[in-house]
Amino acid sequence: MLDPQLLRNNPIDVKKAMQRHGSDLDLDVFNALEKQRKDIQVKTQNLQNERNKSSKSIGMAKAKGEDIQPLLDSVSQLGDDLKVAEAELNEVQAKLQSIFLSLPNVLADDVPTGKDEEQNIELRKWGNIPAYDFEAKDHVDLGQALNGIDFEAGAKIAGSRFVTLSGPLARLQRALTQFMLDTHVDQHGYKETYVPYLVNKESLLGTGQLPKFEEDLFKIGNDSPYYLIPTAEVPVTNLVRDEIIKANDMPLKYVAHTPCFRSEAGAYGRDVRGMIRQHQFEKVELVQIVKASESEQAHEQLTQHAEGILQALELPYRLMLLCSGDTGFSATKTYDLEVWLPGQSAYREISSCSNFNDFQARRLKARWRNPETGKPELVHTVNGSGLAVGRTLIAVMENYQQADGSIKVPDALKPYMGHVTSITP
RNA sequence: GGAGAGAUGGCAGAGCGGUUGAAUGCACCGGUCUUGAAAACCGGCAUAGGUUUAUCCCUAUCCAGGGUUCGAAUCCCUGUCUCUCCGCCA
Repeated sequence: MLDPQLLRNNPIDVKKAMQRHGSDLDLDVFNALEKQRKDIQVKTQNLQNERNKSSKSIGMAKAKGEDIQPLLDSVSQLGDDLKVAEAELNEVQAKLQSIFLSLPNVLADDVPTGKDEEQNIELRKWGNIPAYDFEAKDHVDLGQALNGIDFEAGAKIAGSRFVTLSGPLARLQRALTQFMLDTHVDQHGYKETYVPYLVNKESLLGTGQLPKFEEDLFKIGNDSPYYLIPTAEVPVTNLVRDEIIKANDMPLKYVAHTPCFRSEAGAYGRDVRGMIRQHQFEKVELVQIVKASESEQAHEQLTQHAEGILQALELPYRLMLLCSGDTGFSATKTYDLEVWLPGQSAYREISSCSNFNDFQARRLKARWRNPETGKPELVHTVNGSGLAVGRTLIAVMENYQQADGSIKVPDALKPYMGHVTSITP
């Protein structure tokens, strides 16, 4: 959520910023609501003040043993007026609140303006694209030949966009997960966390998936529903909801491995082949909770931590700076890591690292106490995939494939694979 | 699933329906003292919103939502969560 003061003081600038982020703000509606809010709020507070004073004087009169009946008569109308005013105020504030919740974050200055992923900017490339003296297969063909990936079974058990893994490929996914967790914990200083995979509405409001993007989520139950997490960002970032963090504990760095569930409602027909886009996938997520002055640096650092995994696995990738149209709702700036997939002869997203500034923190009421002022200040949140495990599995399979259809095990993963060096049919 | 207890400031913990935003202790900040530190003593110390140049002032908030009342941290109802005991269970 944006700072309401920013919106009140610089509505025109905010409107421009919203348009850059693919949203719009109806200033006439907003200004009208704001004026209403002020009028009704002042009126309500005056009535409350009157009631409080009266009640106090009744209390004092009673204590002195005076007759309070005349005082009671004089406030008889007050209660009704106050109720009406409070109801009006609630209504206006609810409308304003829904406007605030629907506005995206203001983008960082260095985010290029653009419509979609075509306008993203490549910042750097790493690794060499492998040259094959045979025709490179994609993970679907490789996996089926190895008898380790079964889309039919996934479809039978659950439906489309589900998959089953078995044997060494299932283990390879687990090895990747372990390797990523160990690296981030042992080398990058993150704290491993285990979190719920079902969350409540408040958590999703906090990180910004709700109220706008409900159709992307799987929902369970009706009266007080649970949602399956679309990313570990939701439960992990919500660790600090309604908390005031001690200065000494900052920054907080969390890593969590979770399954992620996405309805992919808007993705009919996209990536229907293979396990690029599934309703359920594994991901290792990095989350940092930092001071405002440190979030830009943390964002760069976290991105490098994600890159470190790709480098350790020797997978070629490139780093993209997302343009305004491709940057998500809550983010102020996002880097995508795209891994090379020989089966598609294309770079595909394997990690998305974002700085949210105080946007999520304001919704979450996540603060730290600044010893210099003694006051709580909003934290900044930064997160990124480190990495999407399912897609990393694909990338390893396709980049490490051999002419005979076998897959070499990357050196970094051998300790996690019982020192097997190759997966063969 | 059954029975009971509870939820109050950063933490711990008081609080007969009436000048209680809330005692007290700890923590924290400033000061006195000290060669320095500790101790002791003095003072300060919730969050959000409105008004304001600022101070002041006003409003709301004692888990959440309703209700009773002129007035609710305090009484009533509902929900959530925590703890204890019993049962069940990976």
